[in-house]
Amino acid sequence: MPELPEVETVARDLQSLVLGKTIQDVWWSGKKLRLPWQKGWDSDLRGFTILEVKRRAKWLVLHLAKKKVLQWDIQCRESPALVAHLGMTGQLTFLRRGCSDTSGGVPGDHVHLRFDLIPAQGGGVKSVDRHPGELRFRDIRRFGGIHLVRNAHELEKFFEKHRLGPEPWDCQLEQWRNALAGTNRLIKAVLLDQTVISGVGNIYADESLHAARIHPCRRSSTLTRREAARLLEKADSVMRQAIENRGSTIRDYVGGENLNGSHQESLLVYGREGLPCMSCGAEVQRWVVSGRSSHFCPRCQKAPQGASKDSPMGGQD
DNA sequence: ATGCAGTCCTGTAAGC
DNA sequence: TGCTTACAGGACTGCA
Repeated sequence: MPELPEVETVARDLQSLVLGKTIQDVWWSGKKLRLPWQKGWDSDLRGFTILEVKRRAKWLVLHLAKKKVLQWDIQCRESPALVAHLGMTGQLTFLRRGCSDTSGGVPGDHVHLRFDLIPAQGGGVKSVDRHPGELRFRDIRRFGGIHLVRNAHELEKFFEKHRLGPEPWDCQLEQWRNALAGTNRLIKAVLLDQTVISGVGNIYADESLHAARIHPCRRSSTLTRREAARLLEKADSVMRQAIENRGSTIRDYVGGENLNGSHQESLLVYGREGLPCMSCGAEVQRWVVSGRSSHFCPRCQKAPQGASKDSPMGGQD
């Protein structure tokens, strides 16, 4: 499931693969996506060049521009952008023309968008890879999608609507502590709340809590100042490590080069129910907390009073 | 304010 | 072997 480290890997891969390439044609499967593609966008995009690939939380942003007489209008606030979310099974990859489909299963299965790309003619835009090919969006469960924004203003509005909180490394400690102190929600729910801290999904929430030795069922407001600081610090380091390992491939995730990540081999609790904790050897448990499966070590992460597998909330405090 | 169930979606695995 | 069912969960909606 693509979380921040996976999306960052895709962004970095695409940065070297599609930068400076021009959209020659767009194909859409016609299937409904969570983030709906609209008829007409296909033709609108022809002739635009990809100038930059960025990431914000779990979102990818491809900045586009057209060549003007003398210069690229990258500074122009009228430049459009493609905003992509990978949902749970989304893949955004570049496939060189003539190379075979390695996405598995039936070739081209679950592909919803294809952008035919050709290297830019002449200079003006840095370009690393000179091969023509296609940027392809594949999504088995269709929880993701790609959206077109017409200009910088629309892009700002798009993200304002989602009210994304800071990423772990941009999160100010005092702001984080205040956010936790000000709510009685379960800490697991707060970690998954993209408006409080962005980029964390189920896998890295569990890993961060384990690293910080905090039980997912703890009430946010009961965390000590030291625990709150430790959790933020661990969320930061867990995510950085995952980025170094190009993300976790549990099932469907691949980077922009269509390669698997390797961080799944470094996970300490996620997906390890019944196996020994890598830190202390106690058996890793799995409870459903805030509607999400949550893995933790019962010895390293002490459960709050009254919390149990059948009643994670622990009744009233 | 908060939890929670339901919604979308399909491949996989377990159970019968 | 073939069927049904549960499950995975990011983001969102509606309801209690």
